[in-house]
Amino acid sequence: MRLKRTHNNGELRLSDKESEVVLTGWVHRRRDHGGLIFVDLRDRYGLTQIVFDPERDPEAHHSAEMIRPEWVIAVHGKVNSRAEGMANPNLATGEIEIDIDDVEILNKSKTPPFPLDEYREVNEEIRLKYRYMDLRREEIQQNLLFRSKVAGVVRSYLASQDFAEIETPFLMKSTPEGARDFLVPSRRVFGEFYALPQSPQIYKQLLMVSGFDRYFQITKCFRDEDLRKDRQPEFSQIDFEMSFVNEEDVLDVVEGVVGAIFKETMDAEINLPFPRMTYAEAMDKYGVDKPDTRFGLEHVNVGDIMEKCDFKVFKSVVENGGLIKSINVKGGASMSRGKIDALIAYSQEHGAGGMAWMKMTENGLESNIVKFFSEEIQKELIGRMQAEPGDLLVFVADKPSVTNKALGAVRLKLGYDLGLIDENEFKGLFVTEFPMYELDEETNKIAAMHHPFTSPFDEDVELLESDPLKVRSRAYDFVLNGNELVSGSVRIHTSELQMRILTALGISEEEARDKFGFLLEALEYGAPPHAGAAFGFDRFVMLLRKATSIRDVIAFPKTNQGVSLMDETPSTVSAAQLRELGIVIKD
RNA sequence: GGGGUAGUAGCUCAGAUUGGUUAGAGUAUCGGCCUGUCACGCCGAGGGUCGCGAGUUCGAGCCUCGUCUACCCCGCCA
Repeated sequence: MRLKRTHNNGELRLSDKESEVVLTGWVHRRRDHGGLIFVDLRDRYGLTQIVFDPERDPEAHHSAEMIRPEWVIAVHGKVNSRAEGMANPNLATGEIEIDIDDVEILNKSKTPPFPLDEYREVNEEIRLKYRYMDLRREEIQQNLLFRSKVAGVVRSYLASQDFAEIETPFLMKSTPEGARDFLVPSRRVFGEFYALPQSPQIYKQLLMVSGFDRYFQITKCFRDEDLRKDRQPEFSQIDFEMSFVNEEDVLDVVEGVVGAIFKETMDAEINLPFPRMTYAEAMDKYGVDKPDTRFGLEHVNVGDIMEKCDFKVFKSVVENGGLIKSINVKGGASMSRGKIDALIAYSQEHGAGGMAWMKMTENGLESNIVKFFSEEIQKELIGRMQAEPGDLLVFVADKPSVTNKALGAVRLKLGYDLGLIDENEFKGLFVTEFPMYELDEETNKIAAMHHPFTSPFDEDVELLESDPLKVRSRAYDFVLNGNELVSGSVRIHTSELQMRILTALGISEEEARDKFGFLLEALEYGAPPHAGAAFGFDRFVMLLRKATSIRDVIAFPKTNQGVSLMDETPSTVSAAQLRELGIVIKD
C-alpha cells in the first residue's frame, strides 16, 4: 500500500474543509458523467463521495474510469464543501466531498453475485453462499457491530459487579437429559466420545464450589436439534452464576444487565424494575410461559359455565378434566367468515381439534352453536367475558395442555393481525415459580422442566415423591415481548437433595453416580448456595435490532438443514481420518 | 418425521382465462454518449439446461409423478 489511510468514510465533516486526506474502502457506486466521475466510497463507518475531475488530475480520472463496484481503492485528495443545495441529507458525510488527485487500486472485484444496496430483497440461499459479500451489506454489518457493542456493555457491567470471566470446556461429557448432543469421537479410546456443551451449567456450578463467587462467560452452546428462524445448532449465551444469593440477587443482575444494554446501546426505553408473574398466572392468562404483555386479549377460563351447557364437545371436555378458555376479541365481530376459518385452521395447526366462536350483537350472542346454550348460560358468559356488541368470542376446549397451546398461539396471531402490538415497545417481565417437573405426554414419565439441578421450593420438597408435578422450582425466566431471553434458577447445593431429584426423574442411583458422580461428590465438599441464569445472546440481539431471523445477527449461520452453504459444512472426511477414529462406514 | 410457500437471465420478478411458433421486463454486465450526480441520465449489445429426472401429449416454463434446495410452521429444542 502506497497510500496510508488518515480517516474513515463516516467521519469527515464541513469542519474538515481543506484537509488533505487519504480514504480507503470499497467502491459502493460509481456515477460517470463523461467528465466528472462520482464514487461513493464505502467502509464499515459509512459512505463518502469522492470526485474525479479530468482537469484536476487526468491520471486519477483515467483510473476512475476503470474502477467498478466492490473494487478496493485508496484515494488521496482534499476535503471540499458541496455547492449550495448539493448536500446529501441522507449521508452523515453529505455536506462534504473529496476532490481526488491520487488513486491506488488495491484490488479488483468480480461483478458481485447480488446487489449490495438496500433496495432489493435477495434470496437467502445466494446470500448465504456468498456470506462474505452479504456481510458487506450495511444492515447485516450494523447488526454484527451492534452485537459486539452489546457484548462490550455486558462485559464491562458484569466486571463492575465483580464477575470474573472464566472459560469452560467445549469437549465435555455427554449428559443423558435435555437436547441431543453433538458428539466428537475420541481418537485415544475407540468407542468413547466427547460431547459439545449444551450449556456450561455443570462447570459453572463447580466454579461456585471452587469459590469463584461470581462467574460469567459469553460462550457458545451446541444442541443438535432442528432449526428455526430463532434457533441455530450453535448459539451464544451470556452465562453467569453467583454464590451466597437467592432469586432476588440473580434477578437484580438480570435487570442490571438489561438496563445497561438499553441505556448504552438503545434509543428505546424499557420499564424497570420488571413486573413479576408466576408461571401459573402466565398459563392462566396467556396459555404460555413467555407471554407477550404488549397487548391484552387475555384468556378467560369458562369451564365452570360450560359444564352446564348442552354442547357435547364442551361438556365432555369438562367431564374429562379438560380446560375451556375463551378470548374476547374486542370488535372482532366484523371479522369475515374466511378470516375466522383461517383462525380456526391456525388453532388446529397448534393442536386444537377446533375452535368455536360467537359474535356478540345488540340482540345477544349469535353463532351456529348458540342454540346449545341456555339463556342463563349465555348471560353468565356475556358477564364473565365482558362481551359488548361488536365483540367476537373464540373458544378452545381440550386437554389443558392443548387448550393453552392452541389458544395461546391464537392470541399471538390476533395480536399481530389486528395490529394490537406496538413494534417499538419493549415490555419485559419475570416469570417465576415454574413447576419442577412436567409430564411427557408420550411416555407418561416426568421430566425436569428447567434442568435437574434446579432447587425446589423448600416447602414443596416433601411432595417430591408423592406428588412431583405439584412441586414448584426456584426457576425464573426473563421474557421480553413474548421471547424467553433469560432462564435461570437457584441450584441444588447439597448432594442428598440432588440425588433425590435425580431419583424422582426415574434415574437410578447407579446411573446418577455414573453420569453426575463428579457433581454429586463436589456438592459434598462444601458447596455454597448458588444461583444463576443465562441470556440467549443471539435472540436478544435479534430482538433489539428487530431482525427477522437469528441468522441476521450471526456472522456465519447454518441453513434449516444445518448446512453452511458457503463452505459446504458438514462434509465428508478421508478414510484415513475415520480409520484413526476407529469409525467404519459400511458402503 | 409431517405440513406449507418458493425455485424462469448475475440479481428481483412477469409469463393470464384453457399446453401452441422466436420465453419477456427492470436492474446488473459490456460498448457508445454525457462536467454536479448521489439507486445519475440517454442510446445500443450480449446474456436462458425455465432447479433436476421421468411421464402424458403432435407439442410442456405451464399438466402428472418423483426428486433436490431455500424459507416458514408443527413435532423436537432439560
